[in-house]
Amino acid sequence: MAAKTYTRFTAAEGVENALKMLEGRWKLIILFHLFGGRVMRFSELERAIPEVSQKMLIQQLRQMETDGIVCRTVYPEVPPKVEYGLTEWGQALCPALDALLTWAEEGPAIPAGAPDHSSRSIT
Amino acid sequence: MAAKTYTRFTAAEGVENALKMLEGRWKLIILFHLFGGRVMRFSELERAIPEVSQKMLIQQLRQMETDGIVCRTVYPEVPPKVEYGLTEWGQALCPALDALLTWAEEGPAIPAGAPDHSSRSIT
DNA sequence: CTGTATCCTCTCGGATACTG
DNA sequence: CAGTATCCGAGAGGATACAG
Repeated sequence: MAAKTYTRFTAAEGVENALKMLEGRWKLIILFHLFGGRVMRFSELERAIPEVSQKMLIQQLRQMETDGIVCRTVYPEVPPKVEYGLTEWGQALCPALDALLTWAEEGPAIPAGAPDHSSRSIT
Repeated sequence: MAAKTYTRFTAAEGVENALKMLEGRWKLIILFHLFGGRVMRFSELERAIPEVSQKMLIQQLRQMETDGIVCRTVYPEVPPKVEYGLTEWGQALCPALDALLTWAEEGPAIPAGAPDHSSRSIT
C-alpha cells in the first residue's frame, strides 16, 4: 500500500472531490437514511423526507448513483418498483462522516461571547 | 464523556453544519496552506493562491474566522500587517479531512466502464 | 409508482474599481 | 498592505404540471 503524497493543492483537490459528492441539500439526509445497509423504495424516501420535492430527490439520488455511492435496483413490474441502497463504498463513508461529526461537536474553543470577528490585536 | 445519540436527521444536520464551514471555492485550499501550525500574511496567501480574488480570499478567511477555525492577528503598524493561522480546533480538522481523502482515494468499486447510470435490473 | 419537463428565484463567486 | 464597494452572470434548488 504505497502511501500517496499530496501537495497543499492536490490534497485540497482530493477533499473537494469528496465534498462535491456530498454537497446538495438532501444528500446527507438520504445517506443517513441508507446507512446500515438499509434499502428503501423511492416512495419510502419521499415519505421519510417530506420536505424534498420529487425533482430534487431523484436528482440527488441519481448523482450519488453516478458517483458510485448509491445503488439503484429496478424491478420491472407494474406498478414500477425501484429500490435504493448504498454500495460498499457508500457505506465506507460512515466513519469518515463520523470524524466530521465528532469534530463539529467539539466546537470552537471560544463558543460563547464573540458576536463579531474574534481578531486579536497585538499592540 | 456521554456519547451523544443521533437520529438520521440530527446526524445529517450535524455533518451539514461541519460541511457548511468547508464549503466555498477556496476554504480547503486556504486550510491546507495553514495546516501544520503555519501562519501566513494576507499577501502571502494571495501569492500562494494566485487564482483567488482579494474579495473572495478575505471573505472566506473572515467566514472561517467567525466559525472559529481561523485566527486573525493584526499588528497595528504602517504599513498594515495581518497574519492568519488556524485555531486548535481548526488544526483538529486535519484528521477528519484525511478520513475523507482516504475514502475518496479508495474510489468506487466499479470505476471504469459505467458511462451512464449503473442501475441493476431484476428480471 | 416513478419519474420528466419548465420556469423562476436566490445565492455564490468573479471582475473591477476605490480607500485607510 | 489589507482591505471595502458595486455590478454581473451562472448554477443550484424549489414549485408546478405532465408522462410511462
